Amino acid sequence: MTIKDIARLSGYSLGTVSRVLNNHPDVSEKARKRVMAVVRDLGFEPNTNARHLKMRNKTSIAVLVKGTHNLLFSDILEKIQAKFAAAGEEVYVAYLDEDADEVQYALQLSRQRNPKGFLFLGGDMEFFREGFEQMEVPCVLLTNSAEELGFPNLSSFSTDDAAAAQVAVDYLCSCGHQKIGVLGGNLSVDQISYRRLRGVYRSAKENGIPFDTTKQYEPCRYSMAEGYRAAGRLLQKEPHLTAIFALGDVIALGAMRALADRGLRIPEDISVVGYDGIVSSEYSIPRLTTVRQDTEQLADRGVRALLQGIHYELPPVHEAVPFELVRRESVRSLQDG
Amino acid sequence: MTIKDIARLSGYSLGTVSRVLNNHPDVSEKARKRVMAVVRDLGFEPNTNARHLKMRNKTSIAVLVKGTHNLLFSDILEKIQAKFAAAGEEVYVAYLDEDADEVQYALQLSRQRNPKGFLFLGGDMEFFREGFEQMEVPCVLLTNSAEELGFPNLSSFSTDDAAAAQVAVDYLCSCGHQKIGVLGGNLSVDQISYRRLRGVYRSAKENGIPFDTTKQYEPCRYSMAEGYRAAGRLLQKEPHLTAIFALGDVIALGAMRALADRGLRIPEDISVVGYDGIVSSEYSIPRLTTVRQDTEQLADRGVRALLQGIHYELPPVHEAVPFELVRRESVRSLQDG
DNA sequence: CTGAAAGCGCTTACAG
DNA sequence: CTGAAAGCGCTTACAG
Repeated sequence: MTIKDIARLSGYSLGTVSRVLNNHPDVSEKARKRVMAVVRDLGFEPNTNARHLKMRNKTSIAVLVKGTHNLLFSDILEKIQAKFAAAGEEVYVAYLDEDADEVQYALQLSRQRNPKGFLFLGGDMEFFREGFEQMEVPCVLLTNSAEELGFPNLSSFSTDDAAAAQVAVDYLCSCGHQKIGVLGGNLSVDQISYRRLRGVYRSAKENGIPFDTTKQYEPCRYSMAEGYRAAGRLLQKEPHLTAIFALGDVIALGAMRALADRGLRIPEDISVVGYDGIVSSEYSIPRLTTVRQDTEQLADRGVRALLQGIHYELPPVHEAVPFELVRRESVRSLQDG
Repeated sequence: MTIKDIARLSGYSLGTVSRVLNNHPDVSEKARKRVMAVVRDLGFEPNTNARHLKMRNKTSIAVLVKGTHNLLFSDILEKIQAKFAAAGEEVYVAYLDEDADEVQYALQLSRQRNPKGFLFLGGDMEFFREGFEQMEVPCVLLTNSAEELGFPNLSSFSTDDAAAAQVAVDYLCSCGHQKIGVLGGNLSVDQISYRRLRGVYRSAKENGIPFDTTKQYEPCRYSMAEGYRAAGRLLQKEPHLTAIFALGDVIALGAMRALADRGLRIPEDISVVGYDGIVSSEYSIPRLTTVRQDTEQLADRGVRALLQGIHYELPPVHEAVPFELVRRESVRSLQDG
């Protein structure tokens, strides 16, 4: 069934039917009624392929999620979808591999579906730097700052990673910890782990404790399995740590398991702090002390900025949203030990 | 950039370029080389809209995932995607709300994108019963059995829920537990929880222990938060339980937290068994004893059946894939207590 | 093996 | 306000 059938059945021409379907203003009320009646009767749905082919005009909004298993992102995504739905926007969600080039993917999607805007959930600065220039629609990056890139159509909202990590380590120091190990991702300059580690350095310096990256940092991907293994390696190198700061909650959860397997009690024998504030961190045993990223605000600011960027021509904005240290059970104070 | 540009630049006609792009056999090696060189140089990607519009023939495969936060599904999905990719199939993934009508969604998608097959990750029998009849392409349902529905184009692969639940409770009984509480979902007849509970009944009966649903069953959704609350309610009703069987690992994880908060040690004071075998169950403290659904086989059988259904006309198949009781740390034997 | 041409289902100036 | 017509970018008989 095509628009042609509707035309025939309604007694109007193709053009008029199409105009009704697209809510064009210059259609008589009579035509609109007649056509819609037929459309409803037949349960007609226009063919999106033909539509997109013709209307080189932008339609939906694309959300690109980097990493399928990222619990922080699924939290944010859920909120984003609700917000776009409330704004009556159709959204297309794609999940990419953690290592995939999200910018190339977006570029390709642009050619194919021509979305009117992109929302990136996580991103690799390197890919943005290399390929984003070709991007022509408004975009928003979440959880990473794209400020330094200076693209005119790219806004970003993120947690101040260095500051948040610093607060976490400051807290550990305030509890008397001096030998702190850190578990996190790839340390190349553009990566999130790198920025978080900067905060660790700052805190260590200000609190006058030593921090030797080679010995006290152990890299791993953001998963429980990797956190588990990395914690093992870290402890092998540095058996006398009194605390571990994991740059992601899933890493922390895996690490806690590794500690338990070595007979270490948390927090009695060793303290653990995570990062992100995912739901599971609230239910682990012990409950995980962590730095919570504000997913609600991230989602809210991101969606609003994108919508505005689509409707008006606006300069990009780059904002840090607040974070919060959530003190729970996985840290022990050495002072009152 | 379009196929036209490629034609011009390569010196061949539109038709030949298209044939090269689609790997048609009757193209000279020379033409193929020349065209592909230009395509590569320009980084050309054909427009899918035009493509789909023309080839009224079905293209991608659609995977509909019910529930965004279901960890079991994300496990399966990952495997499914790898398998379809290996088979050179393009897949379109959509995440639906836990309560959404996946069948209506599929019907709509059929009109729009005309996929050549659907793979449902989770599904509500009620929706299938009502609307699936209109579905015309081969479909596969995973984790639920659709056998009783008898649709000619719907296969299904699932764990024998009743048998698996029975094994879990049998195990608890073999450890000497007699007062067992159960936490799970909605008990309406079509639901998965209902089938799992049947296994509980069978086990209770065969092992000669009492089981009073009103007192010993507490319903909740499949999330940690709900598992946490439900465990609280259950314990309030029945404080003397020696074991809890949660019909989902996330429920079990939430329940373990609730028990810990009441000062109950697991498994010393109370044992816990989960269901699903998600990754987190391996890293919890204590590690969760659970019934593992075989995600690898579910994915494998599902993908193969769908591909076969697409390529040949085959009668639907309904299979139970094996499950496995994974004994870990959350259960204590009362015998050697 | 290749080219010229029709047509997929729609939208949108253009003319009236 | 409406219709006739061009055209979006592709694929695929058809003819050679």
